[in-house]
Amino acid sequence: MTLRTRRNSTSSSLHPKGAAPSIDDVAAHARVSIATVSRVLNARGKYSEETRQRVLQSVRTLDYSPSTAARSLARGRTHVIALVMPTINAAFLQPLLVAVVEAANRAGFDVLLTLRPIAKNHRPIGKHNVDGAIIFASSADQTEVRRLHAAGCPLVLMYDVPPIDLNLPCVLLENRHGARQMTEHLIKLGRKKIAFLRGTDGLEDSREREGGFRDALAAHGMVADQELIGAGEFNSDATFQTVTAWLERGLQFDAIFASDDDSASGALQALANAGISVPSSVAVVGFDDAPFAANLTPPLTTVRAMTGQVGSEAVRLLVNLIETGSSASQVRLPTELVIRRSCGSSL
Amino acid sequence: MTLRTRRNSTSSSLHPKGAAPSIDDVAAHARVSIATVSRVLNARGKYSEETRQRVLQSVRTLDYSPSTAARSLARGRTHVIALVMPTINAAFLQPLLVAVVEAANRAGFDVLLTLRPIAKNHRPIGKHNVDGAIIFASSADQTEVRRLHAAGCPLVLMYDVPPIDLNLPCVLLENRHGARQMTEHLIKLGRKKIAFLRGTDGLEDSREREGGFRDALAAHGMVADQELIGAGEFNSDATFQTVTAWLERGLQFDAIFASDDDSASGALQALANAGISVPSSVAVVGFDDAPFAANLTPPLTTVRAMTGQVGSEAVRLLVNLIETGSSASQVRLPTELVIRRSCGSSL
DNA sequence: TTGAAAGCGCTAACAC
DNA sequence: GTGTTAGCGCTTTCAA
Repeated sequence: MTLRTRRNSTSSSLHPKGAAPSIDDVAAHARVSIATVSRVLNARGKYSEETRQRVLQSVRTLDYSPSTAARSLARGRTHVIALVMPTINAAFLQPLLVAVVEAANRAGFDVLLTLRPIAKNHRPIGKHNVDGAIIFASSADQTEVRRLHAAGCPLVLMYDVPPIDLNLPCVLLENRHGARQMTEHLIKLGRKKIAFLRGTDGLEDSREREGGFRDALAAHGMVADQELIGAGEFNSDATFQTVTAWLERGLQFDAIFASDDDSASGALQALANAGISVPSSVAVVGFDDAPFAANLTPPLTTVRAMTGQVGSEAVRLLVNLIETGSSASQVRLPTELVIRRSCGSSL
Repeated sequence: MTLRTRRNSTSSSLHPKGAAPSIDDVAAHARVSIATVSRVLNARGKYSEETRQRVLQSVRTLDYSPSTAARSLARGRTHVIALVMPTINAAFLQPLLVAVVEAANRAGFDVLLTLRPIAKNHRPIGKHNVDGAIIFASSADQTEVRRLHAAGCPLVLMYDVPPIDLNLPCVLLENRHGARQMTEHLIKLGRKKIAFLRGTDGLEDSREREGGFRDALAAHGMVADQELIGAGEFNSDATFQTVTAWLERGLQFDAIFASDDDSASGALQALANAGISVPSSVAVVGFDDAPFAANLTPPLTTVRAMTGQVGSEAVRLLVNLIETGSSASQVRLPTELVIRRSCGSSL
């Protein structure tokens, strides 16, 4: 016979302000052991249907919900993944974030949002804190990635390749192909002098998109005019400056391929400012198909990047890694041209 | 004398794949008890400087980081707050989110991101899971808010007032004042027929902004034309439709006040589509000063809402509530006119 | 100033 | 099918 419950369940079941019911309360209320409550709640092991009903009923009446802390401690799993993002306002981050959270929730994981750079994270990402982490390109530095990986924390990269010696799963875009297609579309439309606005230095997306741009030119016997390869930084202010400067210097061009939609919007603005009409004088195209792209004036032709899928794929890879210990090493998501008005039709 | 450590610290300190060091390992390594390690790490109680150094050194060599699960369980606090957001793509959510996470981290809390609606949350927000929650207007329904509150979960609302009988702290904007000022600015500029694009039904922000708009008209002896009060839904597609319909019906107006910047962008597009020039024929203004507002064509005049501050205030209130059990009941953040080009200058 | 030990609320191995 | 119990890795009295 049970000598006594581990906790004074009389006072507990009274719910003295702030004391949430524990598994002991449920057990007492349902007149079973805590082991049985645990079994029912986790659908593990054996129990009679009648017991199940009683337990579930007690759970409902007490409005019991298990302590995740206790659960994590006992199971050695937190069912939380960290999402490490940069502190920037790029428009495509919102859909990405939504996709990650939804996919994670579907897979039974909560998402801890971490922003970098941060002075010092209150609680470092590490084993026993989260079950794994998804890292957005360049939001964590190599040192930290290595540390986490060395500590055995399952990691997945988004929009970036891992250091060659590291073999982390990552999800990427078909940047090169998309950029090449987009450039060829401009060429087909009759544009002869295409300017290019680079992305942020050091990012895989930047490299690959520029690569695709150059591929297309080369394939058509054109060469990139170095003067017309400008700073973009994935950011509208930077491109506004760049394009404005080009205009002031009197450079000639009939199209601008911006590395992302944010930069495209800055270019659009610089052009509008100078009274240059888009697309009749200059075509402008972007990359991503961010939420606002269709709302620009004129609506922006761009390369759709399936941002949401990047997020859900990352979650899939990570969950796989957590659950099975291994995972596909790289997935590349397709891109697709979205033709709107900013590129015009044939000249 | 200690009979034996609770765990085979020999194997532990070898870091057998995946076994993170525990407090026992640190204690063994530093030749002190786990109690002392705990004291040093939490800067609680007494210990000699020499002991402190030894412990800290062991922590470093073992790359130890405490298990949050164990800590939470022992302390009864998780140091995690939930952020409940809607699954929408409003542009101002991004800065809001960043602000919340940064403020929370500064205060020593991690942020669990929860999106609504969600089929069924894997782990319900509730006591012992998070220390409190910040709820974005309308992202959680009243039933859930009441349940959480009844369960003793500290709650703060953003952009919404609590049900009258509930007394939850909330952070709001000076919507009414801001909208009134904006409207008066349009009137001063000589606009006579000002259309209004409503926000989403049922939201406090919608009500208050419309209120401010009407206040201004009334103060100037003007009346709102019911035909020119249209659906906005805080969303560019809706306003695109609304404005397009107005145009097709031949309604006359010389200004549009959109309830937020997203809706303003839809209005801008509808106008551009119809070949109506902004601001010379129709002025367009918005609310929020979302990141893209300055990049629209023409740059959007709007009411700056200090979105980031809403987030950090919400965190401040919540942390206060968690720590002291009570908190200011309502804070209203000021707004400010941002005059750009979409409203034109005097007619 | 330090150590021993009793929880915190669960899960899971083992006994019945 | 159900109960007992030993942890999970911490914090925190209470002794020493």
